[in-house]
Amino acid sequence: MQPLVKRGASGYAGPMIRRSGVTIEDVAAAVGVSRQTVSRVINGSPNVKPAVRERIDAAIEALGYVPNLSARRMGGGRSYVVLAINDRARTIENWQARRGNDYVDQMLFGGMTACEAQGWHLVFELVDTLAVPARRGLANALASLRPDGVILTPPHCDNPALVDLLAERGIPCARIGHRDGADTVDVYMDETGAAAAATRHLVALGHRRIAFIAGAANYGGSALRIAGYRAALAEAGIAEDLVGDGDFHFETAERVIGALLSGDAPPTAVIADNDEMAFAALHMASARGLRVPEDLAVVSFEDTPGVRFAVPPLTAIRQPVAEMIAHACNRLIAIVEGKGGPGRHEIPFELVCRASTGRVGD
Amino acid sequence: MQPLVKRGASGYAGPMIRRSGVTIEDVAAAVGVSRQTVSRVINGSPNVKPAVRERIDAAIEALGYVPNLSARRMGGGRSYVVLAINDRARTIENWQARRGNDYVDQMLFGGMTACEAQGWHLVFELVDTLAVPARRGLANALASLRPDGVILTPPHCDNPALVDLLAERGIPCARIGHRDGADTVDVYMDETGAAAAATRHLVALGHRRIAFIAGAANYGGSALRIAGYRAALAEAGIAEDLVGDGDFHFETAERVIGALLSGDAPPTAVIADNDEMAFAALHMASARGLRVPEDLAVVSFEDTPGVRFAVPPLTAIRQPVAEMIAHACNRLIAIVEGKGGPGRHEIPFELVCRASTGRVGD
DNA sequence: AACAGTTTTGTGAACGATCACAATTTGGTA
DNA sequence: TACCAAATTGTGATCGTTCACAAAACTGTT
Repeated sequence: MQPLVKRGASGYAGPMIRRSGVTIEDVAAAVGVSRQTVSRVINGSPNVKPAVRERIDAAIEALGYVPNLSARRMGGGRSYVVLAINDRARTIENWQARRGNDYVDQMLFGGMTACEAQGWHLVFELVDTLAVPARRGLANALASLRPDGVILTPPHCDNPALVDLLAERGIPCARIGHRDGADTVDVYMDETGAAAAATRHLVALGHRRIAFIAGAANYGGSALRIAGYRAALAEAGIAEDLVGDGDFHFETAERVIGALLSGDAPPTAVIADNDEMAFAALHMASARGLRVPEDLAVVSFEDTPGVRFAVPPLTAIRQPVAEMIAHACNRLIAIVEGKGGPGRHEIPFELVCRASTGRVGD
Repeated sequence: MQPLVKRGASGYAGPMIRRSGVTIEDVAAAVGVSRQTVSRVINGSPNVKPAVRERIDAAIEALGYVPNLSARRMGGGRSYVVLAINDRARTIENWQARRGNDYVDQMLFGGMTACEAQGWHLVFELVDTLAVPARRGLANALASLRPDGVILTPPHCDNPALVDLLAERGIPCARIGHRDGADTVDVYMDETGAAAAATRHLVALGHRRIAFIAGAANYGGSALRIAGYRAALAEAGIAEDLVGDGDFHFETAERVIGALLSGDAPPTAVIADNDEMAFAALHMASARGLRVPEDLAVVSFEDTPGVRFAVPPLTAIRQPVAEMIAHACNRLIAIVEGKGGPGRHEIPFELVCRASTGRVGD
């Protein structure tokens, strides 16, 4: 193989180690056109003769040319980077508690797949929660990476300091779990409808005393879900609701569920606001000698991988995180390319029925 | 707020929209030094007068200057990017099977934390498995992103085409789960020792008939674990081993474990090569009316978040994925900075004892 | 055949940093 | 005080691409 050497443009006479691989100039030289014409082909400009375009495409293929992202950025064009912001404190906390983070896995899968399909890249960054450090952290990431679009996940999606900063800089922004859509791309799922669907599923199975274990009073999603749960109860003519206050964690949920089961009229079914609390329901049932689903049916919100292997496997509302992130990436890329703007996008949820509510199988 | 305008260096007279925020020139102008002196401060060059350095640091802080990564790369310096390669087929398969991927979550956490602590960035890319597309995919990613270091995860870590490509380009490379260390940074855990520890734990609890459900015959890790399991059995004077051939999945594992339990001398303990197969053991025990851990003890290899919530919670060998990736990032960054080179690094595993082997609690 | 308008192609400047090298300042010694 | 070496600072070139603008090559119409 021939060594990668190249002469500089200046008077410098010696051989120069080429710092990188094939450049746009190499392609241009191979075809006998200017670099700008090659650039036009790469960027899909319409004003290139078909015959020339073909020869350039062939040369790109033959030489294995791939544009240098940094140079493209420097040239004043796009960065072809979508930046996804996660909360630092929450990420580290989850980690230290060995709680895992299926959300991140789904983000990576959904976002990366969507971005790479269009030749883009997804980069993650951790940013602190509090307003001032958050703004600072995002500003640093923007300065350093110069992304063309930014995805804000909870809780950052509700932080006006970040949304404003992006608006000032003119960087399109997508918010996951936010449902406004005035100035940003808001991608969310129908929390209310999902809770209603879970409730209706239990009603259809004959349950009348259905409890809902909420994750957090101040978490918007929980409130919407409670509303859906209540609406479905009302629909079925069930007057009494049974809402327990949890905190998304196992221990509290165990206590709350235990209290409900010890009450005057214990529930025959429980909807938990996330998987960890649903597992608490299984443990509690086991501790009280209750059979699942015969004595207590359990439905969860989240559907992390482990619920398939619970004894019994859990019926759950699947949060379409990967789909939401993929959609957000696609919308952001479209905006950068001049098609489309801000808006609301509801991604469908899925009620996955498994044995914990009576259906056998899966 | 004053509009971000700037004049070009040429004869162009009109105001120019500044494409980005604060630049190194702004800092230099504010302090009254040249851009190169500011660059020296940013990059920790020793030859800057302390007084000047202080004034520059203050200006950087005051202006909120953060270097533009693309420009740094173009300047001929580093990219400050570590690229982590994952297998595309495996990632998509895991996704479609709704199997989740705690590995990715751990990579992201461990790698990002390590990188950002040193002002670096971690970028993920999916690359196909087969040798030719894999080389091509990596070459594209290298051309596009120009990372300063690359992390190969299984199965790419064992692909010589990729290792060679990186060697040709002079890009330092870390391999996770590989244990050679001659030319690359190899970071792995002691699979043999972990399997031995799991086995000894069961022996200490009085078990003599201990089965090992292997994941895959052609997977290097499984072979090492079987060796550790056998060594620990020999150590305890147990002649007969019980190795079942699984495929890391639930259904096969159920069948294999069922066959072992129906044998002449059924095991009283099972070590599964991953969590999914350990869950199969739990299900099988439940189906046969066996109590865990009294009639059948279960140990798993992997320790994904869900195992804490199994009934009963699973004792498991925790794979230190986050720590391995963090270590890989740190070693790669060190190499780029001229300190250190290739080598082997064993990251300690952990045996997390939970109720599935008899210990109460957790 | 000449013209105007459109399509296609090419050229120099710019992006924001680092590198290589040159110029200047500083400090110690004769 | 003068001089040399070391420490500190500055200048022009460069990386690979796109932008803005100019030039050239095609159209179709008169």
